[in-house]
Amino acid sequence: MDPISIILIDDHAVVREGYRRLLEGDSHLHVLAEGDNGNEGYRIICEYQPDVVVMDITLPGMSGIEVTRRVISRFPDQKILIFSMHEDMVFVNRAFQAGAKGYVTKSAAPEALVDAVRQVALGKLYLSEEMAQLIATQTVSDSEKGIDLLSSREFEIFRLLVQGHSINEISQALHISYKTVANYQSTIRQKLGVTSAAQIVRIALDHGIISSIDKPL
Amino acid sequence: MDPISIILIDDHAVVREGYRRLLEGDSHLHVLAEGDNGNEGYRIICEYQPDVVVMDITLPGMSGIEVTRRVISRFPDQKILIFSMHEDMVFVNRAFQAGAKGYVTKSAAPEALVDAVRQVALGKLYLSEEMAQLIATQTVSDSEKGIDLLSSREFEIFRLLVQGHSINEISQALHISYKTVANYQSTIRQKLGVTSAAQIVRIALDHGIISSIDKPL
DNA sequence: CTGACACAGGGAATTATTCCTGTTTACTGG
DNA sequence: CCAGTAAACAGGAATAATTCCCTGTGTCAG
Repeated sequence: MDPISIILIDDHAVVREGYRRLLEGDSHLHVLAEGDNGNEGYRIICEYQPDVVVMDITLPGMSGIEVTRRVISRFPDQKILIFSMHEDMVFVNRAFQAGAKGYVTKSAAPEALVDAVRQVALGKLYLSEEMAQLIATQTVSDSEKGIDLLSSREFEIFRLLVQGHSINEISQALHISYKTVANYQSTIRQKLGVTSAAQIVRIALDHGIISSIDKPL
Repeated sequence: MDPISIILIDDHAVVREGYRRLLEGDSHLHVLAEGDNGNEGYRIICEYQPDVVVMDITLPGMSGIEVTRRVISRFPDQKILIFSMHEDMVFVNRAFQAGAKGYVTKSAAPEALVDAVRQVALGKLYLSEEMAQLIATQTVSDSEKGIDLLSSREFEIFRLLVQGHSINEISQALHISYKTVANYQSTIRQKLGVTSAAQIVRIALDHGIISSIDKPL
């Protein structure tokens, strides 16, 4: 049996190295290449077209979900496994909508990642245990209005905004006009029904889109 | 030479497994035990008293910094290496204040972690390259002491702002002119050294000024 | 008494945001 | 196949927000 070829996309080199070792502990899995940002990720995925892509969501430049969307539109059969720390339904939904074939959280058991890669390589869908349970309990997503109204591009810009990035930074990172980002911000605010920037951040917080971290003062 | 004993504390099992493999690629390093939350971490550190602890900041329960503080107060010589994704001076400062002996970001080169563990085991301090550069450029200040610069009136308005109130609402609530509030906002941003409204909220979060309505997990 | 500083706000220049318009591309139902 | 719809992108113009600079007031320490 041929080994399964894999590309790893994660912005943290140490983490990537860890995954590589974990995955290559299984001799059927072989990591072809790695990328540390969205744009490079897109490039190398198209270049290598591996059996499976293992990709984080939070990346410099394009988000993992955006990369997924673009790759799938070019290579609909490319298997992409999203491997994220976000245990929020919003992200799971977006990942699958973008065309991902699997979603594993970083808090899953180590074997789950290996297992997920194999399942996905076989053409199956994979959803980690925790996420499957979430779906069962959350049902029709408690997020109701707001966030679900955002298109994927709007959501991506939303995330960058609440992380504290300026419109200029975002326009440069995404290679689009300042005006476009400004207009997106405008419609995002409308869709979320907020007036101030602070309120947007609150919404992001409530959905775990930004980490509130610890605050021992 | 005896191997260096290590305890790993990180809430993501897969990530932990990756680190373990990465560290144990060096035969002098041996991972004694792992923990996935602050309280358990504290317990096993006290129980094993390893040569080095490698710990994330973001943990369920006690934060890695809080664990560090407690462990150091009981075992002042315990070597703790903070391994975080946060490239923010605030966290570096807090880590060292709590008694950590090293700080490595997850975006550092994989070898840096191994190197850091060795350095720390030898009783040295370790600060990753990126963080050292940050110190050189942005010094300490920033949000840490930024809030102390605010006068009491400024702080009051700051709180209302980060709670999502508009300038108009605030001016009405405080019976002062819109212009005055706008001017206050301006000086607050200057004193905190931020450009976007979202960044102000982050600072408020870091200081526990607003609570992040615990995200469901 | 005087300098320092928190507090309050006006005016003008500058930016940001909104609303509107338009192009392009991609997908959908008849 | 083709109209209809939706998303991404971006420019212009009007409007709102923000900044910078300045003028006061009151208070308190030296």
